[in-house]
Amino acid sequence: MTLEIPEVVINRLPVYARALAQLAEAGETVVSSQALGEALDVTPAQIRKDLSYFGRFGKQGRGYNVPTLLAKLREILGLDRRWRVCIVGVGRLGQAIVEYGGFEPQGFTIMSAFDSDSELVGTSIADVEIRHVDELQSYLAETRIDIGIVSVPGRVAQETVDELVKGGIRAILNYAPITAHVPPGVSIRHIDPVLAMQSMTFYLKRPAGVVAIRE
Amino acid sequence: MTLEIPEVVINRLPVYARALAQLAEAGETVVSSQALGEALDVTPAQIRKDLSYFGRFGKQGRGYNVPTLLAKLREILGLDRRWRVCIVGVGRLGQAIVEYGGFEPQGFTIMSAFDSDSELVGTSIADVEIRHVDELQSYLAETRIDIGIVSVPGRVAQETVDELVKGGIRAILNYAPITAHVPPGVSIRHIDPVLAMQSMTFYLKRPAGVVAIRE
DNA sequence: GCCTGTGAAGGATTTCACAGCC
DNA sequence: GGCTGTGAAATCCTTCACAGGC
Repeated sequence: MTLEIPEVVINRLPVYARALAQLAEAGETVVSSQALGEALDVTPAQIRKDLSYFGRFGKQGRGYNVPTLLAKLREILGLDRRWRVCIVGVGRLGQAIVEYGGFEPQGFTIMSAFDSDSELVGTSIADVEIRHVDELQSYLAETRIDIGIVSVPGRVAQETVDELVKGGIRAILNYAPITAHVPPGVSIRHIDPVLAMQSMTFYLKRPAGVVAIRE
Repeated sequence: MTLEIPEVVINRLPVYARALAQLAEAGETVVSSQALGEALDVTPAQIRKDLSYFGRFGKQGRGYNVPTLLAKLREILGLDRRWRVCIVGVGRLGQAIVEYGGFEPQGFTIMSAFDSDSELVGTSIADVEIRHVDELQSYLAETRIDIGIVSVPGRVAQETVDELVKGGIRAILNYAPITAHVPPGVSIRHIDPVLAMQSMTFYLKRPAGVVAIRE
């Protein structure tokens, strides 16, 4: 019996893991799908179904053991080890990403940065050395990197993605304002705060609480 | 005949608009759903169906007029005017958001910033004056603000969201690493690059190209 | 001949509801 | 009594396929 796990399910697991980590920190030892669902605005059935793709982690009548379930999720997601990241594009945005300290404590280490501006090459940001993009292939050939972050201007973002893929990278976080393409077997996630805002203005235009209606 | 427009559709419209803007910039005047779909990794039928919720914008045998469709989408999304934004939390992340120049050219003006650190209050970042969060309610009462950005530590993020909602804000962009709750009629979008990475590591664990399988 | 707009079909995801167990 | 795990039902979303118009 072979079943594929829907991508939507995979995308929710980190959200569950984050909430469980917060519960663990607060000293909670058990949680029901009901309680977790309320914290996350998700139905309890959704949580149970999602988890059931991977095994049976709960106890009837009790709920889930927080540290155990968290450890399980971390293992499933591959968060029980460190991942090595490089970033291409160290303009204003790229610098902010490197300086943003949020990746390191979650197991993602920014190993190196690349830019095409030779003024920047040789300097460092937050202890990360900046290299020239021309060296990207040779660098990737000799250094294991798992994930690439793209923060170059949109105009050169697709070719940057292509370079990373060519160098063997199979996971890319794209901050550039384009829909970049990757071949099968490579994951990509797009982060664009402007798009997020633009989908909210649709609802802002309408009176509060009224959902889009058309006659 | 009344029909609701699915939120997934609304979320794709800004992506279409962005691509159309790029086509317009490149001087293209017409585009088919086929061509647009290839650029965006979306099926042509999806694009046509999405647009059909709002009207009939294409010409059979030709496709869509790029500037016209772009203008239509901008109107539908409310991007044909400027929106006023405030940000709460001006730590490292908040500063980067204010200094990031990507919102202004898209019609989003950061009018003001708030923080609880009195060291910061009174100073400015990129011409945006920083005020004390205690003044948030009175400020919102006298100044029209449409969208709030939350970039405070996770621990105080929900209360910050509550404050914004109390002040009448109906659209919130949340950068804090929690799932924040809002009442009906208020939109919220969560941006968390760590979650995006964590969903990719699931696939990294497995051999390239092979999707999750379970016996 | 090409391409849109759209009902209808198909597929995917979510929710229900309950047996089973603590 | 409370809560999980899960088939079945319901809902939601995507894709098909073709009539109609350029």
